Amino acid sequence: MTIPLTNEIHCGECPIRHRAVCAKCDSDELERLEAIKYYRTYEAGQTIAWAGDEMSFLGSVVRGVATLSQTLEDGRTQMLGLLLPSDFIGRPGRSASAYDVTAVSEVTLCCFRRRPFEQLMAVTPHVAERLLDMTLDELDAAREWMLILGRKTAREKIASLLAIIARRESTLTLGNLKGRIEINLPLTREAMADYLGLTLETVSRQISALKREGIITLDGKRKILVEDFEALLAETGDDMDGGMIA
Amino acid sequence: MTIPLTNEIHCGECPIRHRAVCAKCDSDELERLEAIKYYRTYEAGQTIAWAGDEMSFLGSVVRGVATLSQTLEDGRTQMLGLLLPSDFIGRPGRSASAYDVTAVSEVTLCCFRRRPFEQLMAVTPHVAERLLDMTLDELDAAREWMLILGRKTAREKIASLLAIIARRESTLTLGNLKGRIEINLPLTREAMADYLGLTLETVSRQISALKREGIITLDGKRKILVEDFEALLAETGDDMDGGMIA
DNA sequence: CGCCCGGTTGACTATGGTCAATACGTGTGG
DNA sequence: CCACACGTATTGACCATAGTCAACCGGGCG
Repeated sequence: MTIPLTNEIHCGECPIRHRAVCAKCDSDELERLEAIKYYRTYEAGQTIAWAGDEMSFLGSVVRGVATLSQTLEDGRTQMLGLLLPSDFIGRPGRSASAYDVTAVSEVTLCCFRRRPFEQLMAVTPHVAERLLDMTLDELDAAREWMLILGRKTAREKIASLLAIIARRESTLTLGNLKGRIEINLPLTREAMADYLGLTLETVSRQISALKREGIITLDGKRKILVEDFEALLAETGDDMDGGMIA
Repeated sequence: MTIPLTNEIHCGECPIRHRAVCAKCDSDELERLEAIKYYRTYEAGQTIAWAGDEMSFLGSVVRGVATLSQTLEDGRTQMLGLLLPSDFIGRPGRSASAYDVTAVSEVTLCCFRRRPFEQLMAVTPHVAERLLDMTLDELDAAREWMLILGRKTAREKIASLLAIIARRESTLTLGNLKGRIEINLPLTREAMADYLGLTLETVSRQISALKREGIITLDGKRKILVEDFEALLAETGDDMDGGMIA
């Protein structure tokens, strides 16, 4: 199943040091986190937790991509969130996972056992503060998705997804968001469909349509070139200037 | 516009004392909150904040119902949340409202000016802790809505909305959730449609269908009698037993 | 080589949206 | 008191968007 690793990464050199739940920690606090952390790796496709499962740990994604999703009895599934490096998994104070958590690519987590982490949170306000900020960001993101799911057309949904992924990649890589953009999308058509509340056929058709119209170009199946990012944004249905989130 | 009130409510007698952001405060912390709070009342239909507006305050709903919503340029709007008494408005650390906030009924807010509140939060972990819990609950609720918006049929959406409102009413009034239930729904057909990502016509048709099939009965326009709550739940598409949230 | 997985495309269908007419309740003013 | 307007809700006819079902493509791998 999972492949435990030794703690070969020291927090000081951790790639998500400045973005994860530990971002605001001083060296003292970091030491205490370091003492209770351990790493865990999942293969692509592996389930990290099922909805309703007890989860003995909380943690941060260090590397790779995972998804949060929920499935109706008859198999309809809805993705609820993309977990990228630095995103947090689990809810302090609640041991049952509310959702299915699945590794999309190979994923490495920095895990904290629940009890020690909760105790640590109680005495290190910097962790709780950072977690509040991150949770508020996720809430904004979830609400942005509500608008997409409830009110956007298939084409707008696709354009919005691409724009969101591009934006998240650019904050990770510091690329800029004008003109020509390259998007590495780590999702199958089916995963995109589950994100957008569409079928995979509709996703495929809409991507083909954007391609036909010259708004995007495919490079292989999983890399998308956007000729003009502004043109893509114009397809999202969003207010151009005003308050885009996440 | 707004009708400022004197601070006639003392926190000790506040109806939301044990559920709002101040729930975990000890008497010392409560005193400090008391020192910076003021009340504000909005009439039904009045806008509390527009998306993008600077908001000089944060606060709690004390009385009444408000909505969070977002609107695309062409007028399509999506409700993002219902704000009931004890719910929190605004985001610490960000002065611009991300959403439109509208009073549905007459609403009284317990407001805190932004700066003093943020300073207070930095030194009273109980406020931040409670806010984190509330935010995590809202995040779960938002994700439940994502599933409804993305994957449910019109009929399932209506049934889910009724079930959610019934559940929220029952936690406020301690009614029980079996058999015959009475739901006071404070929303117009259009507001329901904006919640569910439907048109008001579809909402009307689905409600008529549920009525025709004897699952619900209307008493006036705004009161719904559910003959058998289990039968309503069977129409939501949800897993019967497992993990319903919110 | 042939299978499997993921993706694309086509033909047809169904669900929900659009537009429009009608109904109903309430408050206003003649 | 009635007439009227208004906002809200219901219903119908028609239509469009996205879903369903199915065929086919292409690359990677046993």
